[in-house]
Amino acid sequence: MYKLLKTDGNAKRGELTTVHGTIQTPVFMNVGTVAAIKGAVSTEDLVQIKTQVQLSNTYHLHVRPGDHIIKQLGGLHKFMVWDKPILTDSGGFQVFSLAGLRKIKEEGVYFSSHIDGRKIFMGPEESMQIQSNLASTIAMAFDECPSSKLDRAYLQDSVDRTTRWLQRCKDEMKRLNSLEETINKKQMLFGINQGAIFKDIRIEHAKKISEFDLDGYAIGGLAVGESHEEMYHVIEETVPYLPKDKPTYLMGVGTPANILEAVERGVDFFDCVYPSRNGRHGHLYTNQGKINLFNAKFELDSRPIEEGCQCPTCTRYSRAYIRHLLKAKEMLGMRLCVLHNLYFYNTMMEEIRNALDAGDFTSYKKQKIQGMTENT
RNA sequence: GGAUGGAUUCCCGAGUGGCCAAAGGGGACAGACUGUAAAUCUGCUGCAGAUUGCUUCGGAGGUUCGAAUCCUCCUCCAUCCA
Repeated sequence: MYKLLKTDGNAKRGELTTVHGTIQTPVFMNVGTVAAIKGAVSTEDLVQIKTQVQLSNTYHLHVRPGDHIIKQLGGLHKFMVWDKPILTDSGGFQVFSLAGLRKIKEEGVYFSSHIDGRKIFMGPEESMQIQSNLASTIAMAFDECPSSKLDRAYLQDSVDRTTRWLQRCKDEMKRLNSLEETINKKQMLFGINQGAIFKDIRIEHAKKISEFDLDGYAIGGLAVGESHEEMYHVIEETVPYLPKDKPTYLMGVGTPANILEAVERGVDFFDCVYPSRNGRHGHLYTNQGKINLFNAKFELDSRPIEEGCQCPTCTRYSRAYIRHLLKAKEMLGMRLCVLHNLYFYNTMMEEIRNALDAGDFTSYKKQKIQGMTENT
């Protein structure tokens, strides 16, 4: 159940109540694709760094350890010891990222496993069954995330197919949620808008999926090669055609600035691998921009990553020490960096919510973006 | 004291007359990454007034049109014999 608490222009401040608790939005979902946030981050850590929702992946957990195993162990929440909301992505992004290892048909997608090459078929029904076995809080509809380089004709076909798949997802989820053996009978379903940067395809698709009466609506297929301006434009054009009384989720995005721009345009859910992956690679987010701790200039820097930051990393460790850990390839280095970056993102979302509550989002956004671009 | 094998660019290490500023690896330095095939990948690593010039392969001489590569002596290292 989504409740719109306040608006500021197009920006929305809301909350989504689920069987696993209430999510305050706008929110950033911390990405743990294989039921783990890479970089040795525990669920206890996640609580400490203000994580509200975790994201896991249908395709990856189906391949390993197998959704039936997770179901037998009581579902994803019990498996990974996390009682707050979990959103599972449907496998649709793997249609994009594993482009060399799959074939798309009307019935679904044939993958060659990236682990051992075995054939895997995933259609809308399979994706829903897997997500039901995982018993996530929110399931994503199975879509095709198309490359931004594809032509209009292909995009139209692809989007039409994604709409047909959405109907099948909805029907299958309804069936699964009514089964006695289903762990989470109140699993939510979010649909996904596609259309690359073709405005009319996006809008037509947004209108169509809005008729499905889903729990939320995502904008997918962005940040896959198009410019920031094109992305912001698509969001601006599409959001007005999605239900205002439902949460809007911009999939896979993005940089802190991307998020601020998208919140302003009415988005309330985000996820991105940036804070975790960049953390592992030594790129740290600060209010003065991004720094690369591998750089020699931090060799003797005894300051924390960010002065005043209350994260578990900055309250103890210096840039010089973390740089040493990273260069020595010690796991602790990556862990400390990922913790800081996720804390930075989660804290920024908290600030965004506070600013929306206080009615001064516009000035908050302006000052935040300005600070981050000053030194870079 | 004798015998043999070695000494190569920051490190390890290939190269035994020209295609060698010198393979490959490591390290160093820098960059990329947006619903995670990512603890990954890419670039760069003698100097400069930089599509050319200069200096480099333990040291000093020599042979040759041309030497990291061949010869002589020297220094140091390793192993073995006294």
